[in-house]
Amino acid sequence: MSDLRPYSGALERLRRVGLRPTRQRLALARLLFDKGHRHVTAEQLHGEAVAAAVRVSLATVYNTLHQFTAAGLLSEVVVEPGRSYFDTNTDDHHHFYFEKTGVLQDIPGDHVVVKQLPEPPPGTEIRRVDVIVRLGAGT
Amino acid sequence: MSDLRPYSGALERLRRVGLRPTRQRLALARLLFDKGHRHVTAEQLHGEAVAAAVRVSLATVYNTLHQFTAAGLLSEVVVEPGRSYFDTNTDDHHHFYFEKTGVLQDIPGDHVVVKQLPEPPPGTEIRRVDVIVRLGAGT
DNA sequence: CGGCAATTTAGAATCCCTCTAAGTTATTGA
DNA sequence: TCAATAACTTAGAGGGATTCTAAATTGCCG
Ligand SMILES: [Mn+2]
Ligand SMILES: [Mn+2]
Ligand SMILES: [Zn+2]
Ligand SMILES: [Zn+2]
Repeated sequence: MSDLRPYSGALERLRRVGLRPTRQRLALARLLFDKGHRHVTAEQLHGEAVAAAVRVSLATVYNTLHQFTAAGLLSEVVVEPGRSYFDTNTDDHHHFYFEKTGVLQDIPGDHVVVKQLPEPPPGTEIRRVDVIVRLGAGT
Repeated sequence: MSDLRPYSGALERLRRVGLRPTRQRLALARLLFDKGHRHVTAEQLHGEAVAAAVRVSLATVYNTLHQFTAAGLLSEVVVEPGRSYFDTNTDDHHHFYFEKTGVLQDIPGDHVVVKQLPEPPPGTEIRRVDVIVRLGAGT
């Protein structure tokens, strides 16, 4: 019964990052965070909201995903041109990408070691290192 | 005078991969391959062609880039949603990405070591491993 | 409660990119 | 050399994802 996860609810999550807990953001936060780590596109999430009878526009889904990302609640993963995935796992980690199905799967950060990386050019600093392992049909 | 680079010209390059050496493809091949490794978008390359007074449509630039990629003369790099880069370096290598300017810079393949990669799921095989080091303004 | 900034939204707009269908061109072999 | 033919090019329409705009709504604070 001890509460080791101090901010588990959608409402607390929003409060913590300074976003007003509106009906739309609460519903989207629940869809995103209430059942384990996920990788979703804006269209997918909007579809889930509609299916759950949550009235929210696609524009708001895009706005919310970007606000959550800016607030550190999500990270954005780019694996193919013309489609962004939003990832509820904000830990340092990498991805398998199934080219055939478009599915992303986490690879825990400590299962990939990137070594011998050159120094970043002067005046710049590393924001993030993305490793994408592209998978195809096997033998 | 010994010819150690048997296929240096645009014409030979096209013949080798079985693409007809048309005026448009020859011009684009020269723009792409005649001055070291490059990372270009379709729009950029089309702009260069127009600037060089080469009459070619944007559709043909897209077609050509994809044909060159399918033929192994180029590789496609995805670093941001909605825009593809085509890379004249087809060796195994990785990239610095300057988020501010949209510039890509090669990191030689032997300067990055990816270790402890988990087995790919059964029935799949690794097609490619992309490492993208995203850079921002530094301290 | 007001007042007001933050938020939402429909619809238009934009950006990349692909498709279509009609004209053009490179190749080939008689 | 010269059709015949397949490959290629292209303008413009079409499409998908995303962003923008401007007006309506809503949460928050005093
Ligand atoms: Mn985005
Ligand atoms: Mn492509
Ligand atoms: Zn992930
Ligand atoms: Zn490169």
